[in-house]
Amino acid sequence: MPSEASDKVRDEDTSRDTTGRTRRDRRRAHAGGTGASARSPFRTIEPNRTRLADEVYRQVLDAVLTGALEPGERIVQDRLANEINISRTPVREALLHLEREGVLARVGAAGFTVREIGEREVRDIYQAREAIEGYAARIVAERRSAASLKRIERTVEKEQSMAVGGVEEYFDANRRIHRSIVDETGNEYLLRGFDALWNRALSFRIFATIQAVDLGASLREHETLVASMRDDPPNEAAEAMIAHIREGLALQLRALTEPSGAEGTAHP
Amino acid sequence: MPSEASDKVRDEDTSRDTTGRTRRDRRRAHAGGTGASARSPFRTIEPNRTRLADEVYRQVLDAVLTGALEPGERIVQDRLANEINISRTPVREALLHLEREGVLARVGAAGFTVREIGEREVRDIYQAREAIEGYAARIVAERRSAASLKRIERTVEKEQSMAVGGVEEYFDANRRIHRSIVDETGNEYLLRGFDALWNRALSFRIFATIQAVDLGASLREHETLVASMRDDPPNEAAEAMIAHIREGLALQLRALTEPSGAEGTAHP
DNA sequence: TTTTCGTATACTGTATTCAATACGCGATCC
DNA sequence: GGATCGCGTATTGAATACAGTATACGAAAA
Repeated sequence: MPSEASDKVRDEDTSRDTTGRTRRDRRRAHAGGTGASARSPFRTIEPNRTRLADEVYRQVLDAVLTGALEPGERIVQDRLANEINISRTPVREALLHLEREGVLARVGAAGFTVREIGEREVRDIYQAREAIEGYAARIVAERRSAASLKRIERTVEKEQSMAVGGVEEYFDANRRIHRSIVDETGNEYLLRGFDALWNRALSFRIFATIQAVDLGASLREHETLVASMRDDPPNEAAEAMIAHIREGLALQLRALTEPSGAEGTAHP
Repeated sequence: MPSEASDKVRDEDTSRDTTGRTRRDRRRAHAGGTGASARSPFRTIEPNRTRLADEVYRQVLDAVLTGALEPGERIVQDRLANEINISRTPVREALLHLEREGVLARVGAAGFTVREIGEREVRDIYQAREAIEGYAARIVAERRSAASLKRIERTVEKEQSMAVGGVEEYFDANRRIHRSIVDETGNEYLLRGFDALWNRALSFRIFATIQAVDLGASLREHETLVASMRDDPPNEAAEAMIAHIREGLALQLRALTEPSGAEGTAHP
């Protein structure tokens, strides 16, 4: 049951709001052909109810996450509206949402900018992750549902094998793995908290400077994590998760302080 | 150290959430006259940067939290706009916002409604609270900062003495106490998660049916909580917080299932 | 050369208008 | 009498128009 939600990760957060599920469910019913629609030879037509604002939201968030929009960069409603050939209204709505979620910041009369992120903030984000994901691990360990663990295991396997590409691939894989664990709690609010942190904290941008070598090792650790949830007492599973996240933070901070790669982190 | 950060956070929060202290705070700063303005005989003029949309947001959220707007009740943009004599644009912005935060739900072409909340959701909310507030307690206990503990203690004292009124007073007091603990972590993201749960989950509405007698006892437990953070190992402090929240949940569920008071919970 | 003043401009916030769509309700047909 | 169809209406989404404000830039004065 929870596995359904974890199916599409990135899509999920665009549709994370309550109504979004409607759209996705419709689409899935469309594709999957549930029992209800099997009766009729006609497909339920998708109402193309894509609100423009949602589309803009997704595009801008993607741009920020992939780094196409760098921190500090200015975003002007009018200009953006012209670029994608729509009016300012939906653009404005999307930008305001992103601002409220902490991705963008309003800077006086000069429009919006991509919010910068410093070491302090990175630490805070990771700490918040410890709270949510640590507790999620504990819950899963408490339940000890074979089905849950199996699903998580499968996700780990799949993502590990797929994440052979660059940093972005690793990030997505890592995210999906962690998300699947929170997802298995079946708690929508925990999941929202998770998404809030991973989306709105410009997570990918943080990862940008980490070397791929370390990432592989980090990815492999997830097996240990799952084992802990299956075999250890719940508290230990939580601690294992927390320790895992702390290692990620260390990796992150190292990359942040010593700009080893060609890409410098500092820029005016 | 956390005080400085938490100051800003607190302001930020009040500007966004239920109490609507924004205007009053501004007025107070205005009247108080900070040190910076001591040089000049002129007061820094308040930029009156109050966006209409924010005002609407606050009003609607307040209405939901106090129960003036009941779950299931319809909210129509145009009507609301006329009622407060502004255009639909800021109203729309506010409502969309509340929808994204889970307070309202869009119901097709019939406008918005206040989202219903069932037992399942209550459980999830409390569980999420366990994650965030439990970890916050752990962090505070780990730091063992005398100043932090003192501040929390003072909050507990003050709120306990003030919360002699009805359910609403209790709710605010309880919220402020718990918030002060999360606040002392100095972690903005944890605090946001906290606010998200307490605001957007229609928390007050949940409390509505609990008897005041139980509340007093629950309120007094906070002293134990603080003591645990000061004296016990961090893990135990976390567990104490979790246990405390679980008791709250039990209280809640009892009130939810047996509509003891005159006000029934069930309504079509 | 530096500082101050004024104006033009580049934004956002709000209002208003236009378009599309889902829903209800009444009329009509079996 | 009940079901079905068509239309009016209510309501949102998007576009455009308007207003105000802060910023930047240049000109004038010291």
